[in-house]
Amino acid sequence: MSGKVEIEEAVNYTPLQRMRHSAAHVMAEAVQEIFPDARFAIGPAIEDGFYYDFDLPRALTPDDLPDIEQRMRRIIAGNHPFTGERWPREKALEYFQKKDQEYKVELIENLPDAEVGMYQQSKFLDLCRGQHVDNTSEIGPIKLMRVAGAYWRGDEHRPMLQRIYGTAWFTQEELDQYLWRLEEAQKRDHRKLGRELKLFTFSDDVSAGVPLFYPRGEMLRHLMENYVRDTQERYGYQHVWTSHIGKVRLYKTSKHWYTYRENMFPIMKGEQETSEDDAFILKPMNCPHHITLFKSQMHSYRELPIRYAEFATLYRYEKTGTLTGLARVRSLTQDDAHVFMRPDQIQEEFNNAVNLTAEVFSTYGLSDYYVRLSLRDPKKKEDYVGGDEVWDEAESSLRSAVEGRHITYELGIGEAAFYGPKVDFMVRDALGREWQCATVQLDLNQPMNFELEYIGEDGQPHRPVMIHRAVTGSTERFMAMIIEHFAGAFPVWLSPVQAMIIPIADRHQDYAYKVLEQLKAAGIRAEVDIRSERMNAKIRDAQLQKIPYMLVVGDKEAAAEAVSVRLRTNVDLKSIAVKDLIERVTGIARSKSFEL
RNA sequence: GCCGAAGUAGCUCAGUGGUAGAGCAACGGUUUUGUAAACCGUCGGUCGUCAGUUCAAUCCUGACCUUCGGCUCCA
Repeated sequence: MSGKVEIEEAVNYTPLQRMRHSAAHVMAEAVQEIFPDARFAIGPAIEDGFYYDFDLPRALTPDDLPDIEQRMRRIIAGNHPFTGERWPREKALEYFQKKDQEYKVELIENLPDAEVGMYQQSKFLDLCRGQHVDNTSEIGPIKLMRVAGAYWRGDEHRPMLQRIYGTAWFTQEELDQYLWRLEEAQKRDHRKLGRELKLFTFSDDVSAGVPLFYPRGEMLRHLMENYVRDTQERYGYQHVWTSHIGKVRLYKTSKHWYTYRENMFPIMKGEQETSEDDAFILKPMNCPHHITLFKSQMHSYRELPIRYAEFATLYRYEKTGTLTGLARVRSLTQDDAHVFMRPDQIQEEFNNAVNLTAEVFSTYGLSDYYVRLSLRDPKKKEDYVGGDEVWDEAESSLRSAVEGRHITYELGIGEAAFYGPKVDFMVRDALGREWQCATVQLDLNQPMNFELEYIGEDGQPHRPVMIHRAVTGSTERFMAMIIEHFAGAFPVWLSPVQAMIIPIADRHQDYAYKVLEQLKAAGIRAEVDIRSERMNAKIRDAQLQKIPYMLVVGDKEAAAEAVSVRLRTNVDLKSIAVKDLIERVTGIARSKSFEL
């Protein structure tokens, strides 16, 4: 087997990825033309494009991109072949040391092989494991998208490099289509829709990352929470309430004080509290509180599992740079639950939690998500709390719970928490960013910290195990996803305003209010638009608010006890008797169908 | 937190070293309307905050606040 084949097998790029990766090399050459002293880090193909990380003598601005792009086009048009060869490690090391390319040197130092790949196009020679197009002319239409900071190796303790993101496609049409897709995605950005649909806002005077919900946004959260609440009750959960504050000592017992403190708001210490232990904290999580509830009573093995759920608002001091609309906030409402159980109940409880989550996701019509299953590293068992027996059982239970649902999942060996394996449900937002929503985690550690016990069949105390789980995760983040998923056009059961009654002229207002009363009595969320506007304007506004039903009422409707129904999909249902409409809407809402 | 960009009326945005405009919204009036924007008028901003430079700052400089893009998809 030749060296070249080995390199190619190591990455196995698709033709498109190969082309994009080649574009990254060309971009590096263009940057080198401008900055001869540039130092180069890595430049992989990524989803939708490529990037390259540079260490440059000055900061790039967006204005630099056109210049770099032009140089790239010139290089591409130069018909330069990509040539690869294998160099002995030492030779490559020496070469890059002499050129002061510290990042390349570090990369080589971490490579185990005796030989490394070196690829050249035009005047640019780079360490690379390969897979390029044969010639620069094969690189399709490119566009540089943005500059961004990126830590070397993603480590915040290492130097900050400058990253240029670009995109490349085989044809101009594909590039145009991609750019159009980006624009469309921006239209469903929940931050934009949140303002337009009057759902929520933020204020500098309140705090970054603390959303304020308007009535329509609150209605949406209320409906979402109620749905999860009803569903988890059906799955055997009981709801509890544990307020918003606690003492430092509680978090010392749970150890969060030592491991989680940077995410906690500063403590509140009054004049009476002489010791730090008695100072107050804003609750960043529920587990210590739920554990306290569990521990305050004796428990028999017969009672287990005990499932405590709570819609609690938690406060976490997230770094400012990570705050993003509702997707990452400082005050979040978790649909959190903790299950206290016997070790022999692990499998059943995992199943229960995964089934619950899958049911909720399917009600929302969510299918673009995957599950990450995090297991322990079998080579480092000593890093984890708890014995093999529990871990093996837990891991295989989790795996079969996930596999039984036919969900796409990825395996993260060594990504388990030290206290137990977990599954996370990952969802993408409109702009392609991934967010963790639901999570199910086994915890072998907190029962030890709090010395939890239940009385077994043998009359002796035994240590329970715990599951932490959240279905929608944080209500706020899930709302962000739902807003983007439906582009603000919520199904009837979730729509804050389900119907807008539109009187054609002032003389129809009395009848409009009569209809409103009937709808309200049937539990339909409706409003009357009494503004002195033309019907067309009222329709347009209701349409832009994505209200499912527009009910136009004029002389004909008033005479017939009817409404003229227009759907937000532009469908005109013509005149329908009020009682028939009520039946239709309540039926659709009850079934949580996506129909209108 | 770090790197870059940005912050002008409720929203979308224009603009200048000599203290600012447009459209939509809001408000007042006229209109009483049949399925995506009626017409006329009025109001509205200490140009993110605080300092500094300057005869003069919304514009230049600095700090802070906030927002946006990003911070391993590893040669």
